[in-house]
Amino acid sequence: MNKYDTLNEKQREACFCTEGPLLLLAGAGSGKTRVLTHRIAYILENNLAKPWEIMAITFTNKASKEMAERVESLLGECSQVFVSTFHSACMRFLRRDIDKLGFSKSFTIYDTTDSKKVIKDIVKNNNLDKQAYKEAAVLSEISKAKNLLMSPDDYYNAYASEHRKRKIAEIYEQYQKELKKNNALDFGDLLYYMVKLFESEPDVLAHYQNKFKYILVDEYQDTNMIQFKIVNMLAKKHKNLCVVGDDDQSIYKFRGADITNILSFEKYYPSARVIKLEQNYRSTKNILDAANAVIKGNTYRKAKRLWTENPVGEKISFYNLPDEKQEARVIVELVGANLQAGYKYKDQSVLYRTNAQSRVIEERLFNQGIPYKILGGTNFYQRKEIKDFIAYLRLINEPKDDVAFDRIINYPKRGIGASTVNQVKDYAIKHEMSLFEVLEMIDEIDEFTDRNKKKLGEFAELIRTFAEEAKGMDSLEDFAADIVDRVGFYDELHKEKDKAEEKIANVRELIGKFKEYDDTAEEISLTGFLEDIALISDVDGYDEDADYVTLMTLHSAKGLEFPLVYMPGMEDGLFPSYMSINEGDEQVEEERRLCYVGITRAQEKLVMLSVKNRFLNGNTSYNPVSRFIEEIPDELLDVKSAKRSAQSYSARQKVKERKPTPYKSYYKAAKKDVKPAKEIDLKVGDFVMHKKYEVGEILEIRPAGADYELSVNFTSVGLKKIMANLSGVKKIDF
DNA sequence: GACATATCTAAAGCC
DNA sequence: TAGATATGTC
Repeated sequence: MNKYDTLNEKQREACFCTEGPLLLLAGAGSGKTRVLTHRIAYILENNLAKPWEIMAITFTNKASKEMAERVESLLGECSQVFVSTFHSACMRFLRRDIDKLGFSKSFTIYDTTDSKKVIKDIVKNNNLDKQAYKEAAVLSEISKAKNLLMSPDDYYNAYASEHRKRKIAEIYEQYQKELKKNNALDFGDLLYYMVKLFESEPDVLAHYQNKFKYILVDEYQDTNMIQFKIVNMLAKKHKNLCVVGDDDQSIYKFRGADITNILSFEKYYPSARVIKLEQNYRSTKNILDAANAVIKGNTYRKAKRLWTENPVGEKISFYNLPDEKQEARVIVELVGANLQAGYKYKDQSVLYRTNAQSRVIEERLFNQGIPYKILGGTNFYQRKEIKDFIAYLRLINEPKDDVAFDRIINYPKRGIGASTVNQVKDYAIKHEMSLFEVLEMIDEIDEFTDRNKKKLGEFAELIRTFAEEAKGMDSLEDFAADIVDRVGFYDELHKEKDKAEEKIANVRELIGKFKEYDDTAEEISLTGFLEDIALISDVDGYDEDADYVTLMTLHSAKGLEFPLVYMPGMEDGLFPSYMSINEGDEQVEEERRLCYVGITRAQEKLVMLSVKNRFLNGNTSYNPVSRFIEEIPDELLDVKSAKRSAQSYSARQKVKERKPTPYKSYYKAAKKDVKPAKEIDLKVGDFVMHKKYEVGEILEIRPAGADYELSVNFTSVGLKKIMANLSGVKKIDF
């Protein structure tokens, strides 16, 4: 028996069909990763290609790593297959040849925050209305354009009749100029310039075309036009292109994913073979039936029906609860119950539509002392203190990086205020220089006061010294620790009242990552490290061995599986979201696919929850149960009543049951209607809530000048006075 | 002009 | 809730 005997017939067919274009339609849980890895092994074992002549594109770095490992374990040896994401592959190719496009090879990669900053400055400098040209919206237009391979000119011409789009085209143009000046690329540029480079340098393209004899693309349903183009360019010579995907799992339209890439693969490659993998090995029958029932609601899809030989399993539990706190409570109770039943924490995962939903659940898990990990949200590398520190490394690595410069020129505070910085910026714009270049010659510029010259000169000197040291560096950890010391990073964080300890701990953790890098990297370089972290995705932080409950968005969960899945927030308006409902059927279909992805993550048990009143993002919404729940046949659902689950109340929770009015609502209500405070429904005897845990009873309300003074007896801290007026709560003495 | 504090505003999904 | 902006103080 050889390794291929463990595959089913269809899987084997896909595995051995190595020559020519192949479309592999692989339903959820149908073992496509197994097929891909076996296919690579087969190609290698039969000497059809050398390892480095195979390119496999995955969706996340984590998936790349896994695939490489699995190929290695199949072959029992270290292989050098080129497994990478689109973005990392392009980054690596561009590192080699980007000088041909006028960038230098030490280019920086800007993340969304950096990009927004650049756009914001452009909008400001052009005296445009910042409300009409919000950074996020403009950036999304720009990246859409890039994903369609449209230059600023193309974009301008395509939308010449629309005023707003003409303006955006202008911003786009300046944005590209600014990035080039900073020697920086954003995420979209990695792909965009890749195509540009291939187009303008046929030799470079030919090199890769010759090199990669076999190309595999995973999660093909989520590729966009430009990625399709890159794949086509690379596969043009050998045409051994195998794409794997499931149109029902296409969930990234918002970032340009083009579902037609998969739906019309056969049109582009008329000779393409199509193989469908429809047997699911992951989920129980009930779970799969529910998934099939939901996805049936979509019209634009390839006909297929997943089936399984797995047991029927339990019905899908559905809870409709009063509010998000109850929802969190039920989830956490079930986590505990399932732990008793023999499941581990790591077998259980909470998947939600929006990151904001994680907070309540996190609080509850935290309260109950259950180990958990939240993926995404504020990514570790997005935290302010981390970004600030990384900005030092970025500026040291590439002094032209104006965004990094701007972050740290006065952080930690060194007496260089906003107006001085603006002066530097004005000078830089006038003379077309980078900010750091201005500093390099600050002594010769008369406009600056002696004091500022000194301060700015000192900063420039500091960065120069570090850059000098970076050259001969053999430990990034030591280097970073040195920067922290000399810059006084911890001292600065100590001064910040809010979560100073946590921030310092984060920076220490970062230093720990430098150590890790020192230990694992083949060659230690600043560029190398910055490269590694620039393209990290949320799921890259997921560790399936560690025993904790995992919380993440449905988007992040793609490609993962868990014995137990909880899906909170099954409400129309949240999932599917208002936006998608307003935008029409096509958007709702995308949400439906997202729901399908969620359901099919579950192997054994699936719990779905919705609530009647949800307090989210500062206001309460009353949403009906999600249409996706309605689409699941009754016989598959086990509708649980809220009361039954609410057995184990502690005394403290009973207090909470009396529905304390959050201050926030009070504030809102008072402000919206501008009613006299008396008419606001806060009265003596009501319970109010402060922040997360403090619940208290109002003992007295009395006028105090224009304001009101409330005496509140808090359960934990006792009697406190709270000042309130028409515009809300003024002061809380804790 | 730098820094501290008060006030306002807006909120999806991701490499 | 946080981040940006407006206002106040030295």
